[in-house]
Amino acid sequence: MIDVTTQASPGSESRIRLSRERVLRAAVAVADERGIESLTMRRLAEVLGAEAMSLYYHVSNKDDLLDGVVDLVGREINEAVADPPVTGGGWKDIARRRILTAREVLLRHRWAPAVFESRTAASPEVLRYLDGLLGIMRGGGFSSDLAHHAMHALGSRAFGFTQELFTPAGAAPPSPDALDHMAAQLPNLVAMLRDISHDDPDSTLGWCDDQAEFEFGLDLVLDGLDRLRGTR
Amino acid sequence: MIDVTTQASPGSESRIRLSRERVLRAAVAVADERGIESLTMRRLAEVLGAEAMSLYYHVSNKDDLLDGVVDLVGREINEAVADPPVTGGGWKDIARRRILTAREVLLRHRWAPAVFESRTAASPEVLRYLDGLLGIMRGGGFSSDLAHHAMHALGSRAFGFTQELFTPAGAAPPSPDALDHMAAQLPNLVAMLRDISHDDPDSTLGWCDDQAEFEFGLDLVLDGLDRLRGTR
DNA sequence: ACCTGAACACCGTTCAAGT
DNA sequence: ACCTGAACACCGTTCAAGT
Repeated sequence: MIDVTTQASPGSESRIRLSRERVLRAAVAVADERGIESLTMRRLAEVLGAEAMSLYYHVSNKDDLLDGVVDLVGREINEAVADPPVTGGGWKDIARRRILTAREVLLRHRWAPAVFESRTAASPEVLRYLDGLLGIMRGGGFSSDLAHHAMHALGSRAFGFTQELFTPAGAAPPSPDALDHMAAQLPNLVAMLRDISHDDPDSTLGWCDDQAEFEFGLDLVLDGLDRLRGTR
Repeated sequence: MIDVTTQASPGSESRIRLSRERVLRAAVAVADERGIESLTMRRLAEVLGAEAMSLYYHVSNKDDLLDGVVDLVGREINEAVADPPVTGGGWKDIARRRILTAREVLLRHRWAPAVFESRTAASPEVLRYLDGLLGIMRGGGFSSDLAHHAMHALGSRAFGFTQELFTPAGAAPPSPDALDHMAAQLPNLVAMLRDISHDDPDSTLGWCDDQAEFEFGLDLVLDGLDRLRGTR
């Protein structure tokens, strides 16, 4: 299952040496396969064929482990973004493609956005990614001031994710019966859902297309920034 | 300290009865005063002058507790938003003021955004808030389709918060010396910071104004939506 | 230099028992 | 109906000790 699991068989003499890199890679693998809540020092050690206490020789504590994990994912983003070097198009197209590439990486690590947000220390790889984005804006003629605002306005969207707040991913919309029941307290929400299912009957299964919604919001912000670019 | 702490003095006979409402209010108070990481079942019980196990009669588990806490904060937002009823101005002004009011509430509960994001169940109060926002858009002539996209595009910004990603709140910018050191790896970031501190020397202490940046991003999105309103 | 065992101070939660 | 004590299966982390 986990390729990092290469642990010593019960009776074997030597096991692979630990290292910070190996610990961090195993942590990503554990989070990918069993979810972030399964990423405990004890389980991580188990996967590595070691004792929990051994990890503390390579990371100073769990916070440091998570900092390292974020940096590793940041590196993966930077590699993906550098792979086929982005060329052609204006700043907006370049930024757009870069952000959607970052998104692809984060979709492979669905737990990562929450961990990104929990960190307070700045990951060098993440800074490198943001520096690149800033370079794209500078190339597009942004002033430092506007570029600064732009980074804040993008927020986590710069990495390809936003917090979905009222739609458990892939949820089915309420049934007509349920809608009738909700109509009194949530008239506008119900009216909207009715309209949408009327216009597009197919939407009855998982009516929110996360990718499309992400791109809609991203374009809204990028277009807005592009317009301001001329004026400040 | 905590007004909900009204616990029985050591030898007293009767203590105030617990209730779901009282448990939830105490949970908010604990999170406000000691941080969300201090909100454990055991400590919450202590603050209420009860045993941890007693809480389970009023909430089914910690997840349910947090769901309740989100709903309580949602109620506080709805009350703040309803207080001086919003009148006058176009949909954009009304939505803007409402969102900034929600933001004020969340600034009183700095731990709340993270808890909001961790929840998967839909809080009735949160849904009520979103329904209101939807009503404002409908009043502004939004189609159901555009209103749907708009809610996704706003995301957590609808509640008055966004994830800050590269600025630990209130952090001082790097010193000129530190900038020199970073320049090789992060040229664009360093150039931007130098420009900003040159234009505005005062910015040397905490150069990111969270409120201003929030409003910048909010206006960018609201303006973009307003423009689309005419066309779809 | 690298890894470990035993131990500590915490968690959330169950279950049977008290009033 | 409401609350509790003892107990279980976990956490992250320390410290002194092994190789």
